[in-house]
Amino acid sequence: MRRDIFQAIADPTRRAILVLIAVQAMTPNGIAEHFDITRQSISKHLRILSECDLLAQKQEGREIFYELKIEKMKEIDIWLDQFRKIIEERFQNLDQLLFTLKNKKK
Amino acid sequence: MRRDIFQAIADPTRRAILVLIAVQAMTPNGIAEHFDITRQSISKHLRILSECDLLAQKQEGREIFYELKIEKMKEIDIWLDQFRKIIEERFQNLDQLLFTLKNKKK
DNA sequence: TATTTGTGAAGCCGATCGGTTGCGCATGTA
DNA sequence: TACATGCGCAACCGATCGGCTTCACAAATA
Repeated sequence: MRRDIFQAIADPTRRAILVLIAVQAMTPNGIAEHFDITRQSISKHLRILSECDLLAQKQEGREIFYELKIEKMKEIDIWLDQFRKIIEERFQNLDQLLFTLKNKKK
Repeated sequence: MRRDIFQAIADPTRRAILVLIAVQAMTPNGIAEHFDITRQSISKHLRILSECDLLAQKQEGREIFYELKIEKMKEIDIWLDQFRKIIEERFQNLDQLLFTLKNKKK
């Protein structure tokens, strides 16, 4: 089963989990308190996020603390870059056009 | 069926379509040439993207040109902002810590 | 030691996904 | 008028999703 970060953030619950554990490491039970679904479902989401290599985990006794590897969010940012680039190019062209029009006017 | 932009970009084919029609408007047939799936599948993807209000379309005779409303990509960018903010805060705190350490040293 | 607590894994289930084929229909063209 | 083309829609299908319940097991606690 091939997973990627875009699939990871497709689910709204998973997005909310990511935001939670971006700030601080949390246990599955701790996370589950914020939602109306079972602890096991949360665990399943954490497993998916782990498979995307988005999580760091640290065991403390019988508790496991999960935290977002926040720098992984850059992958999305990088994907967005192509659109920013296109927007930028259009802006440049528009600028060029305005410049040309202005010169014609004179 | 509730759709959002995060679900829209979850599928790799859909992401590729978005990139294609970000540059210029294209017909379903034109888009389909770039993929190994049927024209109908492409249409299905376009429908999903439309439901997320990501597309502008223009009819020309029997052809329909689809184009990405590129500014809609900002929604993803805005979601990423929360993580940027957290990173920034950590950087500030680190800076503060280094400053404190430096003063103690003196 | 016996019990409680925190966790992951497995199996179930209805809903959805992402592809397919087979239409119907409007628009161009011979 | 007849035919070809471009398109959307509906039905089908196997795979996956995102919940759930049940279980096993290790760690903490009585």
